[in-house]
Amino acid sequence: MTDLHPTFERMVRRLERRAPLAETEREVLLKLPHQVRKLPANAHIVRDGDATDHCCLLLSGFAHRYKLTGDGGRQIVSIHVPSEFVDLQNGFLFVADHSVQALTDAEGAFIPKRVVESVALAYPAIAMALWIDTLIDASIFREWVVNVGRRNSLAKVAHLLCEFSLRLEAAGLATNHHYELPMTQEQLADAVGLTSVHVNRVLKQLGEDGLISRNRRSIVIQDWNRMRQVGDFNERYLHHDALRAAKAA
Amino acid sequence: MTDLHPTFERMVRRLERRAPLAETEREVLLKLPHQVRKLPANAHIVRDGDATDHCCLLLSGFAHRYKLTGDGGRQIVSIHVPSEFVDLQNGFLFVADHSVQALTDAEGAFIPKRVVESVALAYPAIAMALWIDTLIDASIFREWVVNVGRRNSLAKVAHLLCEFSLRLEAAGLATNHHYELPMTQEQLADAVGLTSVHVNRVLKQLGEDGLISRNRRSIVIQDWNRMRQVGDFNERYLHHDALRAAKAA
DNA sequence: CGGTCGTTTGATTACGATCAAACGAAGTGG
DNA sequence: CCACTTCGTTTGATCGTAATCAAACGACCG
Repeated sequence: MTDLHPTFERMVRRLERRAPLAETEREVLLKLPHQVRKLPANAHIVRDGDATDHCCLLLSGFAHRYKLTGDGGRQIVSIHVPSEFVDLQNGFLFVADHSVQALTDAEGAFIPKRVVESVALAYPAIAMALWIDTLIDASIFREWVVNVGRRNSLAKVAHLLCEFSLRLEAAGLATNHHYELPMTQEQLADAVGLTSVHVNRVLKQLGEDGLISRNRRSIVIQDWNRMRQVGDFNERYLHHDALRAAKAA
Repeated sequence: MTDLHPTFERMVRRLERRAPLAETEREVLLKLPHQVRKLPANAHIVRDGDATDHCCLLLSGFAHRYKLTGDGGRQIVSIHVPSEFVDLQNGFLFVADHSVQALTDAEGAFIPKRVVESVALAYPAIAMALWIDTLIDASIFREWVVNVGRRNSLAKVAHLLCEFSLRLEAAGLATNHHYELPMTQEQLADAVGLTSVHVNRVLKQLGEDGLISRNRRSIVIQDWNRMRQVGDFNERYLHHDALRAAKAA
């Protein structure tokens, strides 16, 4: 449709880390027909209740999934970085059960659902790779259940900051646990199940304890080991090394 | 391996509700080689950190997934009823990132992971059906994030009781919102992120408000509509009618 | 019959919510 | 270029929900 966006290659590399792909399959993925669309901050990619007909690969910027409660509360259930598919989750369930929204200005590659489906049916290895990708999403959801359900406020926020650090690094958007936080404290609050006021106090506390330093949205995790401890963080759930682990077994 | 257990047919019917299967594919699923194993209450089916080599189809009884926090807290992240696969989630990620344990005495059909994988590669429609199955698991995880993150104690417990009612009915184990709760109040607490003491008070409250009646583990939801409201419950996330919705679209 | 596990109730505490207000940065228009 | 608005951050004071601590009770089991 348009020129190949470099993020497509990163996406293929990410999938390959978990499931082996043949050269043909790699080609098929790189040549997926799509339309690139600009997504201003806060634009909705999918809306709860929609019958979606496209899958969106995030090319740049950030996005988040969320659900609303009856009394107007919002819970963010995950964050997405470039090279991730943001609605394989909704894509094959016909009617979206949650919304996906751009956190920052972003770009997405929209691939017709029918194409993804026929590619998955024609190339079982691709199906497997995409399937595993959604399983990893699910693993992150599970960790988030634990985070909002059983950790105190300090641990919740620390855990989220740790997750960001690793995922942004994997996306090439952070080094040395230093990154630009792509969201407001209000959004952080909706991700960890606290209020923005309390998130602010926790961030202050983490700063005073020498675990992080920050100015505006720029975050540096000063003491990764203590931060991991405070946040009860174990990166295994991210499955960044899924294939390597399989080979070792 | 052994005689065909009737739950296999229920499993196939469940998968078909979401993705069409040809007669051959139905046959393949019914004839999956497996070993039936008795699982006494509290037996582990998968343990966090294990490199699993089998997938377990729950034939009878109940199971739950959970993760532990560093300070010994437990968070149950989902419950499973007969005819559900309890570790497709862990199965293709090589190293389990959470544990699955029998809630009650149960039976599981253990299918070698290699077989599931080769069947998925040989029959794309089966792969798609299993994939969708795991996507529905993921949808339930997301709803649980919302439940533990953004609802008050009354809504949390009411929501969980509503989910049970529909899932047990779908499994043929409840009628008219009347069912046997397969877990202790302590386990309920670990599912909704409260303490067992508080869960007890909430159950009492729900009883006093005329929303439920119970003796021992037997639950009757007396007023489904008000219960849905109190629990902020909308069954769409269960995707019990995924295929019908697709046809309507 | 004693023992264990789960349920129930009471008293007190504490963590995070809520309410309220000031401050700071970025953007807009006069 | 400065006044003004808006959005996000920060701080303070008070409140309320659920946690914690403690103990009794009831059911089931060996």
